[in-house]
Order: sequence, then structure tokens, then C-alpha cells
Amino acid sequence: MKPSIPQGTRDFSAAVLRKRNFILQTIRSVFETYGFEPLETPAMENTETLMGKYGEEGDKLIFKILNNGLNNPDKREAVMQDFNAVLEGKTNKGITERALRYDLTIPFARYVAMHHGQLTLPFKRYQIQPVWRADRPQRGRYREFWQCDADVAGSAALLHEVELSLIYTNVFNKLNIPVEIHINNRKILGALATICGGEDMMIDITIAIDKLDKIGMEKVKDELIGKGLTMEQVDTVESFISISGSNEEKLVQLDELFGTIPGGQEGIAELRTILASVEKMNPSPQMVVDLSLARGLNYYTGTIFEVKALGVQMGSIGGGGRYDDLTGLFGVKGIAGVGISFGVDRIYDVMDELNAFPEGIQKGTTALFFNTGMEEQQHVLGVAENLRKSGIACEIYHEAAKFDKQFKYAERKNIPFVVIIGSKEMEAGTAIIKTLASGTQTEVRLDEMAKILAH
RNA sequence: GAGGUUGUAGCUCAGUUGGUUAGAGCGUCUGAUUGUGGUUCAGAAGGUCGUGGGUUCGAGACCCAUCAUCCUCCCCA
Repeated sequence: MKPSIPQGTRDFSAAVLRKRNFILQTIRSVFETYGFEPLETPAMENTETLMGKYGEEGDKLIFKILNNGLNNPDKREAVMQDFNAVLEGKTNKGITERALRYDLTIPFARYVAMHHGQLTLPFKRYQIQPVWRADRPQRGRYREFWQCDADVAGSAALLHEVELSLIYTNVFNKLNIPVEIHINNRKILGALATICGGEDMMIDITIAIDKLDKIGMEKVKDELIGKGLTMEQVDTVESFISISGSNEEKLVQLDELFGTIPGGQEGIAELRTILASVEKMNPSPQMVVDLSLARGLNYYTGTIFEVKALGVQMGSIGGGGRYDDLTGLFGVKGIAGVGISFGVDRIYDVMDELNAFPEGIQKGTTALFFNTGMEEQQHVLGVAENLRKSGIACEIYHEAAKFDKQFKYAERKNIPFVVIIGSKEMEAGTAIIKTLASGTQTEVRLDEMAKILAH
């Protein structure tokens, strides 16, 4: 058979992996400096843990795992019935008890709900793991991709929104990616819905205005009319998304529009507090109040974030927000949460396009020992072991091939030094170290090698 | 779920209105060179043209199906 991997998945070679690890380590170290602790959860969750949390579209994209033992003749009748339910579009424990995680937030909520008795609140955790979605792959979109999440559970303080904004800023500064952090508040969108046909219209309205960039004002209005809004209400929506200017100017106009609606007031006040706080920092995050930002995930209730890379055509490279009742879905009321996520794979694509990776992250082996014969090989084995004790990565060519071949091997693996110890050097207790970049070489005593190769 | 692109050597790709034995560059291997490569020169290996069917005297090329791929929409990171 022809070897292949599933659609939307990738193998990562050494060069790619070193760049990916650079991104992961940068994010991890920033998370740690803000006091977040690591957490890992299983690749699979119970299907019912995930279903119904991501909206109708999201549910369709969850990878479900077929149960084992369905061919057991004793269970044939039950399996047939369960399978018929699947054919009608229902998910069913009898067929798929487990599913691959779709994001890191719901598993986190499940974890908090399971362990809230033992956790010190607020609980700040970060999580760096792959997630899976049965999406059509395309540019910046994969079926297996990595997310880096930082969430806080058990605190309603706006301090967290401020610090999470700073985390975004610090990470993208370190990664050398120019970004805008778009921010909005679901309470404001809720207020808009309240005066435009009721709160249950919020999803329809936000989905429509989210498309403003792509389809334009007229089509947005058409869609709203299609959803049953009156002309007056559509006009209100239009004046809402027409709000422009600086962040402060936008907030002032919002005040005029929603000043009398309690939820709206609250949302505006929260935005104002967060922005005032982060703008005093140095470096100040590039925050943009984006009233068309809605985010599809159902569980957000307050602040919402989305990060866009500037100068590259790519969907958002990060997102997040506040959810006041996430663990409520798992029977534990009253634990508020807020969190952000980094999309590693898109960040990688952006950095690759912008050439933003620093020099010097491709280092692997430092020195290659040439193989000049069996006797020398035994001697070199000991020399290499000593170097490794000093933390120097080295390897020995596997056979006494022509130097030509050994040089090429070193070159292809980006190894900066070759060490040649032939019978003459073995006898004299020396080694020849050749720097490949310059072509210069010197003969040194064995006890001097570590110092030279360490630079 | 809807629409489109592409599929020829290990890699990147040529291949005319259908016409003999399908090509190039890079890479690989061998030699010029028995302990100093990268240049150069000479030579070699490597393809049932994604797969299956059809049209034709004749298909890499045309038609149908199928699989894979990349992209757009939907949605998202």
C-alpha cells in the first residue's frame, strides 16, 4: 500500500519542529511568569462532555471514536437500534462513547468541575496540547492543531483580562509578530439584542454583523430583515456597527446608544476599565475596540478577545474571553472564568511568511567525528563520551567512508564542526577540529576540545 | 455541507492540434581522487504519467468515475 497520513494532519521534520518548539517555549515561559500552572488532559473525552458546547456547527466538527466490541453478537439488537439513532443524526453512547477534544477550554471546565473542592481559587492553569476538528483543511486550517490556553477559574476580577492582554502583548513581541488585539464585550451585544427584538436574537444578530467586513452593510441588513427584525431595529444595528473612531470615541458613542440599558452600561464600563489599565503599561498592548467581534463559541458572557496578525492574510491567531458560568454545564455553579488561546499552527505560518524566526534555533549536533577505521572508532567513542559529559552534542559517522561522504553528511545536518582523529592523532593524543563555515582547522589536545567546541 | 485547482522520476516541473522507445534541473550512486568535501568532468540508477473504466488504428494529453491535494465559501485557531 501507498503510505499516507489522514487528511489535515502533518508530520513535522526536525527543522519545522525546532521552530515550533521555539514558539511553544516562548508561550510557556510567558505563562509561567504570570503564575499559571501546567495542566494536561486526555486526548479523548466522553462524547457527552463535548457535545452541545460549541453550537450546532461545532458539534458536527467533533471527531467521534467508534466503540469497541460493536460486533459482539450478544449486543447485536441494541447496537442496531443505537446505530439507527446515529443515522438520524443523534450521537449515541452505544456507538461513540468517546470523542477527541475540540478545544482546551471545555476539558478545563470539566477538570475544574471535577476538582473544585481541592483547587485553590482563583485557579490559573495553562495547557499546551493538540486538538482535533473534522473541518475541511485549507490555508491556516488543519484537522489536528495545537492550542496554548491560559485560563483563570474562580474570579470575576477584571485584573485577569488586563493581565491576559499583557500576555498576548508579551508573547507576540517576543515572537516578533505585529498584532492587533481586538476586544469587545458580550454584554454590549446583549444590550443591542435587547433593543432589537429580544435577547434570544443575540446569536443571529452577532453572526450577521460579524460578516460586515466580508459582505458589506447592505447584505448584513438583508440578513437581519430575513431574521425578522423591523426596519427600525435594523437601523439601530446599523448605527451600532457604524460607530468608529478611537477606542475612547467608540465608547462615548456607545454610552449614547446604550446608556440606559443596564447590561450595556456594564459592558461599556468593563471595556473602559480594561483599556484604561492596559494603556498605562509599557509596552502598551495594541488594543482595538471591535464592535463587530462576536465569536461563535456559545459560552462567552463578558469580554471577548481575538488577535489578528498585521500584514499577513490569515484568520485570527488567538482568541478568548470571559465565561461566567462554564462549570455550570457540569453541575457546579458560581465559578467564573476567563481565558485566552494561542493558535500555534497559524502563528507558525505567519512567522514563516514574515521570516520572523530568529537565527540560531536550528542547532542540533555540534561536532561530527569522522570515522577513519575500526581501531580509531573505538578510541573516538571514548572521546565523544567525554564531550557529551560536558554537554556537547556530538556524533560519530557510522562507517569509515570516503571523507567526501562524511563532509556531506555534516553539511546536510548543519553540523558546524568536524573532528578528525586518525592513527597519527590517536597516537599523539590530539584531534583535528575543522570549522566547516570557514574551512580552517587546528590540531588540539583532547582535553582542550570541550572548551573550543563550547565556543 | 457547497464550489473550484492540481496530480508525470526522491524533489521542483516541461511535455505543441492525440502519433515511434516520456524529458530537464536539482538530488542520489560510481569514477577521475587509498586522510580533507563543497567547483569541474565522465558515467549510471530511478517512471505500469494518482487509480479504474471509456473514445480511438493509436491516450501522459480527450470523456466519465474515483481517490488524493491545495484553495474559496460556511465556521474557526
